Amino acid sequence: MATRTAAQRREQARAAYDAYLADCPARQLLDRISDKWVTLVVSALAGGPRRYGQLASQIASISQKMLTQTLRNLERDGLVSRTVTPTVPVRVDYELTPLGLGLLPVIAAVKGWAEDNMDDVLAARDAYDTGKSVETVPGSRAS
Amino acid sequence: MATRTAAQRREQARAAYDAYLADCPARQLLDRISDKWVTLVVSALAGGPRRYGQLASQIASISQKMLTQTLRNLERDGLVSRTVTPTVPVRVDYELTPLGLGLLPVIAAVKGWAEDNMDDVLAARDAYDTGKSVETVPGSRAS
DNA sequence: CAGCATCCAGTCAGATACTG
DNA sequence: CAGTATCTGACTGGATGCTG
Repeated sequence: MATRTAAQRREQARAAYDAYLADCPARQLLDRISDKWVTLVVSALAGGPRRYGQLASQIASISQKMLTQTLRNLERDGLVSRTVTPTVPVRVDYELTPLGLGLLPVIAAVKGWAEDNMDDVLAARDAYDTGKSVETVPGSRAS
Repeated sequence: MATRTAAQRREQARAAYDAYLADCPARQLLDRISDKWVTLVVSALAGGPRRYGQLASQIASISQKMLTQTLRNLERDGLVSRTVTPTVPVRVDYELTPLGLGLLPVIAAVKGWAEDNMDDVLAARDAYDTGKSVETVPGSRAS
C-alpha cells in the first residue's frame, strides 16, 4: 500500500462500497475488523481506558507482539487513542475513540453471539464429524 | 486438532464461556466467524439458497479452494446446509440454517459498519501516516 | 458443474532478547 | 512498564491439474 495517493483513494471512496469486490477499500476494512485480536481488544476496551499491561493480562492468550500490532492498527484506523504519560515508569493508556465506540456494539454482538451459540455449533460440529467417520474409512480419526 | 474427544469438548462446553480465554471453545468460534471469507459467504447467502458457482461469481475474489473450505467449515458448524441434486451435471445448493440465519444480522452489522465508516477510517489512516512521515523528528517513534 | 489434491509463496504469530 | 527487533515454525491462500 501507500502507493495510492489520497486523491485516488478519495475517488475510490466515492464509489459505492461493495465488500464483495477485492479492490474495494471496504473489503480491507472488513478484513481488519474481522481480525480475531481486534474483536478481543476492542471488547476489552469497552469498559473504558486501559493500560497496556491491563490489556495484556485481561486477554492473556495474546502475545505482546500481537497486542502491540493490533493496538497500532486500531490507532492508525482511528478506532483507539493512545495516551502516553511520561512518568518514571512510562504509562500508556488506550481508549476507544468515538469511531471505535461506534464499532463496539457491532463487535459486542459478534462476541455475544459466539458465546451464546456455542452449544449449537459444538453439537453440529460433533454430529458432522461422527457422521463422516462412520463408513468409508474405518477408524480414521480415532485417537 | 481432532485430538480432543467429544467427551472432553462436552466438558469444556459446560464451563462458563469467556472468549478471553484461549482454551475456551467460544474463542474458537469467535475465530471462525471472525474469518473474512465467512463474513462474505454468509452475506452472499443472505438472499436465500445459492449454488456453488453463484457464490463463486458473486464473491469473485475468492478462490475455489477458500470457497469450498469456508463452505465446509460453515456446514460443519451447522451454519449452512448443503443440498446435492444428483442430476447429470451435479447441482449443489447452499443455504443458511436457522442457526446461520441467527448469525446473519450480526454479520450484516459488521459488513454494514465497514461500508458505512470507510471515510472516517480512511481519513484517520491517512492522517496517521502523514503525521508520521512529515515529522522526521528524532523525538518521536517515527525512527 | 462441483470438488479434491498438491505444490508453493507469502503472511501470521509465538518465543526470545534487548531498550528507554 | 511498555514497548521494539529478529528469527522461525505454522498456517493461509493462490495456481494448477485431475475426478465424477
